[in-house]
Amino acid sequence: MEMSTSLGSDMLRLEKDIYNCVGHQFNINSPQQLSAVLFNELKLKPASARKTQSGYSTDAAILEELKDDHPVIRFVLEYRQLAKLKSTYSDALPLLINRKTGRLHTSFNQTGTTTGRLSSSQPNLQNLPIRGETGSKIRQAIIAQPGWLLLSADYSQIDLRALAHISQDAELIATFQRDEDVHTHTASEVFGVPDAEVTTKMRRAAKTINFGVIYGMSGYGLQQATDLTREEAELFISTYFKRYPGVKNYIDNTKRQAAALGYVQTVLGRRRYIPEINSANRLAREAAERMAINMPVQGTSADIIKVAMVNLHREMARRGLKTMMTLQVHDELVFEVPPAEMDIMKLLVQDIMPAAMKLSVPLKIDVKTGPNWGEMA
DNA sequence: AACTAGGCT
DNA sequence: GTATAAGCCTAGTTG
Repeated sequence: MEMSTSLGSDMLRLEKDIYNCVGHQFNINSPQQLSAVLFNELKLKPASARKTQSGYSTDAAILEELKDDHPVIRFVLEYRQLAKLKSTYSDALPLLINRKTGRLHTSFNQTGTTTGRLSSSQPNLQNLPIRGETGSKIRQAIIAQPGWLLLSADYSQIDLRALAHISQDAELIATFQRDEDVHTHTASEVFGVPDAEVTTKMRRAAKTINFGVIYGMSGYGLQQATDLTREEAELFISTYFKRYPGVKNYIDNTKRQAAALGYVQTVLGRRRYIPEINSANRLAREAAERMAINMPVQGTSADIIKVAMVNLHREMARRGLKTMMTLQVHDELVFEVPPAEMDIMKLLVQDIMPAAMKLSVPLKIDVKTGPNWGEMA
């Protein structure tokens, strides 16, 4: 395809640049060979030194730290990005187009995850690129059948709303009841300034911690993910928990309950057993604790969208609509819609998705339409 | 088959 | 002293 060839020529250019920088050819796709080139030949020293079982890691986080130390680094980062998009999407997807239908069909696996999410395979259509110019181009290849349109409806901040409900944290609940920007408000709470004075940097840090909380992030993790120092990161987290004591309680109570019962569960009672929660091995136990913290949140979001899918399908059938529910991406549903049904489908998703579950905070969706998955408005 | 890396929510 | 952010799927390399 066109895109593959343009990706291919960009990669060839980068390949030459990389060999020129280094002085010889090698397999850039081999982490082992790349590691030898960067750390043995060029003597580069990553700030956070080692990693991986077999040697020095060359993953993107490490290369980012080395960006200014040697010109080859930027070429490698760009090469890696294009290589991923080409091999996983641009080259692979066309081969999976069904001969009879002329279309791409994924498998949605209903029992493959520990939290209750769906997964998607052959191809995975839940991880199509969305960032960057090339990423967007790939998504634009996902189109509705001739004459039809795509409609996408995604839940706004569903995990944080689930967390607000589960934890019953007063501040988090109030934020969503007032329909405020949750990251901006967290920044305001943690930095002690009015919402209107929150800067882009402050909001970005708050966004990282809002997601980090759901995953049981540590001070170290926050430091790695931001440009904060270790001390700033620790202070940031402890301040967050002072402002959101309900969230802190949720984390402590969930760990305790998981240890006592051996499992955690979602709002609808979906369980995940976590035997490692009482492991004598601290690393294994702490990993188990993070799973315990995350599962009720991620799993409740999965419960919500599954209820919405059933309710929507039932209503679409009752009305005899031709619209097809085509994709689910954890907090998003994508429909293929005949133009004549677009107005009613917008009303239906707006009616049914937010009502899927009654929580302590409102559920909200954003709706977009367009000719393909990359250009929706 | 294991490992590394990286795409998404 | 060591590791440190949840859940997935796929591709390329290595042995």
